[in-house]
Amino acid sequence: MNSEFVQKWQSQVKKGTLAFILLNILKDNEFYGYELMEQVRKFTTIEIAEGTLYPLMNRLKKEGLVTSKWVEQESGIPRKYYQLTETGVATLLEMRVYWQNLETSIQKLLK
Amino acid sequence: MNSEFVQKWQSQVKKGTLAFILLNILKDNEFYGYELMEQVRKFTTIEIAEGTLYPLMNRLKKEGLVTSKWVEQESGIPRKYYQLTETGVATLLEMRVYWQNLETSIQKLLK
DNA sequence: TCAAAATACATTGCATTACTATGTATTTTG
DNA sequence: CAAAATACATAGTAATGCAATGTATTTTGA
Repeated sequence: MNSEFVQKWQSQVKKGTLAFILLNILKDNEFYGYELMEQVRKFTTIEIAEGTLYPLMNRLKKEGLVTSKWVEQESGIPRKYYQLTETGVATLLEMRVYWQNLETSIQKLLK
Repeated sequence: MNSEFVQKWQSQVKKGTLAFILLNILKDNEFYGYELMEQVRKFTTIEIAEGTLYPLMNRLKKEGLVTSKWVEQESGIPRKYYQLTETGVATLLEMRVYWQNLETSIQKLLK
Protein backbone atom coordinates (compact mmCIF):
# COMPACT_ATOMS: atom_id res chain seq x y z
CA MET A 1 0.00 0.00 0.00
CA ASN A 2 1.02 3.58 -0.60
CA SER A 3 3.82 2.65 -2.95
CA GLU A 4 6.53 5.10 -3.85
CA PHE A 5 4.73 5.94 -7.05
CA VAL A 6 1.54 6.82 -5.21
CA GLN A 7 3.45 8.97 -2.73
CA LYS A 8 5.14 10.93 -5.50
CA TRP A 9 1.81 11.21 -7.28
CA GLN A 10 0.15 12.64 -4.20
CA SER A 11 2.88 15.26 -4.04
CA GLN A 12 2.18 16.19 -7.65
CA VAL A 13 -1.56 16.42 -7.03
CA LYS A 14 -0.82 19.06 -4.42
CA LYS A 15 0.69 21.32 -7.05
CA GLY A 16 -2.13 23.68 -7.79
CA THR A 17 -4.52 21.96 -5.42
CA LEU A 18 -2.90 23.55 -2.38
CA ALA A 19 -3.25 27.09 -3.70
CA PHE A 20 -6.91 26.37 -4.47
CA ILE A 21 -7.54 24.96 -0.98
CA LEU A 22 -5.83 27.87 0.76
CA LEU A 23 -7.74 30.49 -1.20
CA ASN A 24 -10.97 28.68 -0.34
CA ILE A 25 -10.05 28.62 3.34
CA LEU A 26 -9.32 32.35 3.25
CA LYS A 27 -12.58 33.17 1.51
CA ASP A 28 -14.61 33.86 4.64
CA ASN A 29 -12.00 34.41 7.33
CA GLU A 30 -8.49 35.67 7.72
CA PHE A 31 -5.91 33.28 9.17
CA TYR A 32 -2.22 33.37 10.02
CA GLY A 33 0.28 30.91 8.60
CA TYR A 34 0.42 28.31 11.31
CA GLU A 35 -3.35 28.40 11.58
CA LEU A 36 -3.67 27.82 7.83
CA MET A 37 -1.66 24.63 8.18
CA GLU A 38 -4.02 23.51 10.94
CA GLN A 39 -7.03 24.30 8.78
CA VAL A 40 -5.66 22.30 5.87
CA ARG A 41 -4.98 19.33 8.15
CA LYS A 42 -8.41 19.67 9.73
CA PHE A 43 -10.44 19.90 6.54
CA THR A 44 -8.46 17.69 4.16
CA THR A 45 -6.35 14.52 4.08
CA ILE A 46 -3.45 16.62 2.87
CA GLU A 47 -0.20 16.95 4.78
CA ILE A 48 1.26 20.39 4.30
CA ALA A 49 4.87 21.25 5.21
CA GLU A 50 6.05 24.65 6.45
CA GLY A 51 8.50 24.76 3.57
CA THR A 52 5.48 24.52 1.29
CA LEU A 53 3.14 26.96 2.98
CA TYR A 54 5.31 30.02 3.48
CA PRO A 55 6.74 30.23 -0.04
CA LEU A 56 3.24 29.58 -1.38
CA MET A 57 1.70 32.41 0.63
CA ASN A 58 4.47 34.71 -0.57
CA ARG A 59 3.67 33.79 -4.16
CA LEU A 60 -0.03 34.46 -3.65
CA LYS A 61 0.87 37.80 -2.11
CA LYS A 62 3.21 38.68 -4.95
CA GLU A 63 0.44 37.80 -7.41
CA GLY A 64 -1.90 40.16 -5.58
CA LEU A 65 -4.38 37.48 -4.49
CA VAL A 66 -3.81 38.00 -0.78
CA THR A 67 -2.51 40.69 1.51
CA SER A 68 -0.96 40.25 4.93
CA LYS A 69 -0.59 42.18 8.14
CA TRP A 70 1.49 41.59 11.23
CA VAL A 71 -0.45 41.32 14.48
CA GLU A 72 1.50 41.64 17.73
CA GLN A 73 0.52 39.20 20.47
CA GLU A 74 0.34 40.02 24.19
CA SER A 75 2.75 37.16 24.59
CA GLY A 76 4.61 35.15 22.04
CA ILE A 77 5.68 35.60 18.46
CA PRO A 78 3.79 38.07 16.23
CA ARG A 79 1.43 36.47 13.72
CA LYS A 80 1.14 37.31 10.05
CA TYR A 81 -2.51 37.31 9.05
CA TYR A 82 -3.54 36.76 5.43
CA GLN A 83 -6.71 37.88 3.71
CA LEU A 84 -8.06 37.62 0.17
CA THR A 85 -7.98 40.71 -2.04
CA GLU A 86 -10.76 41.50 -4.50
CA THR A 87 -8.56 40.06 -7.21
CA GLY A 88 -8.13 37.00 -5.03
CA VAL A 89 -11.87 36.52 -4.72
CA ALA A 90 -12.42 36.94 -8.48
CA THR A 91 -9.57 34.55 -9.24
CA LEU A 92 -10.93 32.00 -6.81
CA LEU A 93 -14.27 32.05 -8.61
CA GLU A 94 -12.56 31.34 -11.94
CA MET A 95 -10.64 28.51 -10.33
CA ARG A 96 -13.81 27.02 -8.91
CA VAL A 97 -15.40 26.84 -12.35
CA TYR A 98 -12.35 25.05 -13.73
CA TRP A 99 -12.22 22.68 -10.77
CA GLN A 100 -15.88 21.76 -10.98
CA ASN A 101 -15.64 21.03 -14.70
CA LEU A 102 -12.58 18.90 -14.15
CA GLU A 103 -14.18 17.09 -11.25
CA THR A 104 -17.34 16.33 -13.23
CA SER A 105 -15.17 14.83 -15.98
CA ILE A 106 -13.19 12.72 -13.56
CA GLN A 107 -16.26 11.41 -11.77
CA LYS A 108 -17.55 10.20 -15.13
CA LEU A 109 -14.27 8.40 -15.73
CA LEU A 110 -14.48 6.74 -12.32
CA LYS A 111 -17.61 4.88 -13.29
CA MET B 1 -10.98 36.27 -17.50
CA ASN B 2 -8.48 33.43 -17.49
CA SER B 3 -5.72 35.60 -16.10
CA GLU B 4 -2.10 34.55 -16.30
CA PHE B 5 -2.26 33.27 -12.74
CA VAL B 6 -5.24 31.05 -13.52
CA GLN B 7 -3.55 29.69 -16.63
CA LYS B 8 -0.42 28.77 -14.72
CA TRP B 9 -2.57 27.28 -11.98
CA GLN B 10 -4.41 25.08 -14.46
CA SER B 11 -1.07 23.80 -15.69
CA GLN B 12 -0.10 22.92 -12.14
CA VAL B 13 -3.40 21.15 -11.51
CA LYS B 14 -2.57 18.87 -14.41
CA LYS B 15 0.52 17.60 -12.60
CA GLY B 16 -0.67 14.35 -11.13
CA THR B 17 -4.19 14.77 -12.46
CA LEU B 18 -3.14 13.75 -15.96
CA ALA B 19 -1.56 10.49 -14.84
CA PHE B 20 -4.73 9.72 -12.88
CA ILE B 21 -6.97 10.47 -15.86
CA LEU B 22 -4.88 8.39 -18.26
CA LEU B 23 -4.81 5.38 -15.96
CA ASN B 24 -8.58 5.64 -15.60
CA ILE B 25 -9.01 5.80 -19.38
CA LEU B 26 -6.83 2.70 -19.78
CA LYS B 27 -8.70 0.76 -17.12
CA ASP B 28 -11.18 -0.92 -19.47
CA ASN B 29 -9.58 -0.56 -22.89
CA GLU B 30 -6.20 -0.29 -24.48
CA PHE B 31 -5.42 2.78 -26.53
CA TYR B 32 -2.53 4.14 -28.55
CA GLY B 33 -0.93 7.51 -27.84
CA TYR B 34 -2.75 9.72 -30.26
CA GLU B 35 -6.02 8.09 -29.31
CA LEU B 36 -5.32 8.78 -25.63
CA MET B 37 -5.04 12.48 -26.40
CA GLU B 38 -8.39 12.34 -28.16
CA GLN B 39 -9.95 10.54 -25.20
CA VAL B 40 -8.65 13.15 -22.77
CA ARG B 41 -10.03 15.96 -24.94
CA LYS B 42 -13.32 14.16 -25.33
CA PHE B 43 -13.94 13.36 -21.68
CA THR B 44 -12.37 16.36 -19.94
CA THR B 45 -11.83 20.09 -20.34
CA ILE B 46 -8.10 19.44 -20.27
CA GLU B 47 -5.81 20.34 -23.14
CA ILE B 48 -3.01 17.83 -23.40
CA ALA B 49 0.13 18.45 -25.49
CA GLU B 50 2.09 15.73 -27.28
CA GLY B 51 5.18 16.82 -25.39
CA THR B 52 3.25 16.00 -22.23
CA LEU B 53 1.68 12.69 -23.21
CA TYR B 54 4.61 10.74 -24.60
CA PRO B 55 7.05 11.41 -21.75
CA LEU B 56 4.22 10.69 -19.29
CA MET B 57 3.44 7.33 -20.89
CA ASN B 58 7.13 6.45 -20.79
CA ARG B 59 7.21 7.23 -17.09
CA LEU B 60 4.16 5.08 -16.42
CA LYS B 61 5.80 2.29 -18.38
CA LYS B 62 9.08 2.66 -16.53
CA GLU B 63 7.16 2.52 -13.25
CA GLY B 64 5.53 -0.71 -14.38
CA LEU B 65 1.97 0.63 -14.42
CA VAL B 66 1.47 0.11 -18.15
CA THR B 67 2.97 -1.99 -20.91
CA SER B 68 2.99 -1.20 -24.59
CA LYS B 69 3.09 -3.04 -27.87
CA TRP B 70 3.62 -1.89 -31.42
CA VAL B 71 0.85 -2.72 -33.83
CA GLU B 72 1.59 -2.46 -37.55
CA GLN B 73 -1.13 -0.86 -39.67
CA GLU B 74 -2.14 -2.00 -43.13
CA SER B 75 -1.34 1.53 -44.15
CA GLY B 76 0.20 4.33 -42.21
CA ILE B 77 2.46 4.67 -39.21
CA PRO B 78 2.54 1.84 -36.64
CA ARG B 79 0.69 2.52 -33.41
CA LYS B 80 1.96 1.94 -29.90
CA TYR B 81 -0.86 0.54 -27.79
CA TYR B 82 -0.78 0.89 -24.01
CA GLN B 83 -2.50 -1.30 -21.45
CA LEU B 84 -2.61 -1.35 -17.64
CA THR B 85 -0.57 -3.96 -15.79
CA GLU B 86 -1.83 -5.63 -12.62
CA THR B 87 0.34 -3.21 -10.68
CA GLY B 88 -1.24 -0.42 -12.66
CA VAL B 89 -4.73 -1.53 -11.71
CA ALA B 90 -3.81 -1.86 -8.03
CA THR B 91 -2.11 1.54 -8.06
CA LEU B 92 -5.10 3.13 -9.74
CA LEU B 93 -7.35 1.84 -6.96
CA GLU B 94 -5.10 3.44 -4.34
CA MET B 95 -5.13 6.68 -6.29
CA ARG B 96 -8.91 6.64 -6.50
CA VAL B 97 -9.22 6.40 -2.72
CA TYR B 98 -6.90 9.37 -2.28
CA TRP B 99 -8.71 11.36 -4.95
CA GLN B 100 -12.17 10.73 -3.50
CA ASN B 101 -11.03 11.76 -0.01
CA LEU B 102 -9.46 14.90 -1.40
CA GLU B 103 -12.51 15.69 -3.47
CA THR B 104 -14.88 15.22 -0.53
CA SER B 105 -12.76 17.68 1.47
CA ILE B 106 -12.71 20.23 -1.30
CA GLN B 107 -16.44 20.04 -1.89
CA LYS B 108 -16.94 20.86 1.78
CA LEU B 109 -14.68 23.88 1.40
CA LEU B 110 -16.64 25.06 -1.62
CA LYS B 111 -19.77 25.57 0.45
C1' DT C 1 12.90 21.84 37.02
C1' DC C 2 13.92 21.47 32.70
C1' DA C 3 13.91 19.10 28.34
C1' DA C 4 10.89 18.20 24.68
C1' DA C 5 7.14 19.52 21.98
C1' DA C 6 4.40 22.95 20.09
C1' DT C 7 3.91 27.49 18.21
C1' DA C 8 5.42 30.86 14.58
C1' DC C 9 8.06 32.71 11.14
C1' DA C 10 11.38 31.95 7.01
C1' DT C 11 14.91 30.34 3.19
C1' DT C 12 17.91 27.18 0.22
C1' DG C 13 18.37 23.60 -2.93
C1' DC C 14 16.56 19.36 -5.04
C1' DA C 15 13.24 16.51 -7.56
C1' DT C 16 9.39 16.23 -10.46
C1' DT C 17 6.47 17.31 -14.38
C1' DA C 18 3.77 20.18 -17.98
C1' DC C 19 4.81 22.54 -22.05
C1' DT C 20 7.04 24.86 -26.09
C1' DA C 21 9.76 23.97 -29.80
C1' DT C 22 11.51 20.95 -32.80
C1' DG C 23 12.05 16.76 -35.55
C1' DT C 24 10.58 12.68 -38.61
C1' DA C 25 7.22 10.38 -41.50
C1' DT C 26 2.70 9.07 -43.56
C1' DT C 27 -2.12 9.84 -44.93
C1' DT C 28 -6.20 12.49 -45.74
C1' DT C 29 -8.62 16.56 -47.25
C1' DG C 30 -9.91 20.64 -49.67
C1' DC D 1 -0.81 19.47 -54.54
C1' DA D 2 -0.40 22.04 -50.31
C1' DA D 3 -2.20 22.02 -45.81
C1' DA D 4 -3.99 19.58 -42.09
C1' DA D 5 -4.30 15.52 -39.58
C1' DT D 6 -2.27 11.36 -37.94
C1' DA D 7 1.54 9.22 -35.17
C1' DC D 8 5.64 8.90 -32.87
C1' DA D 9 9.53 11.22 -30.02
C1' DT D 10 13.03 14.39 -27.34
C1' DA D 11 15.55 18.57 -25.30
C1' DG D 12 15.31 22.37 -22.47
C1' DT D 13 12.65 25.60 -19.49
C1' DA D 14 9.47 27.01 -15.83
C1' DA D 15 6.99 26.09 -11.74
C1' DT D 16 6.25 24.10 -7.12
C1' DG D 17 6.17 20.66 -3.13
C1' DC D 18 9.34 19.29 0.36
C1' DA D 19 13.32 18.08 3.28
C1' DA D 20 16.63 20.36 5.76
C1' DT D 21 17.91 24.07 8.27
C1' DG D 22 17.58 28.29 11.03
C1' DT D 23 15.67 31.61 14.76
C1' DA D 24 12.79 32.49 18.73
C1' DT D 25 9.05 31.95 22.22
C1' DT D 26 5.70 29.31 24.94
C1' DT D 27 3.57 25.24 26.76
C1' DT D 28 3.62 20.61 28.54
C1' DG D 29 4.83 16.56 30.84
C1' DA D 30 7.99 13.54 33.26
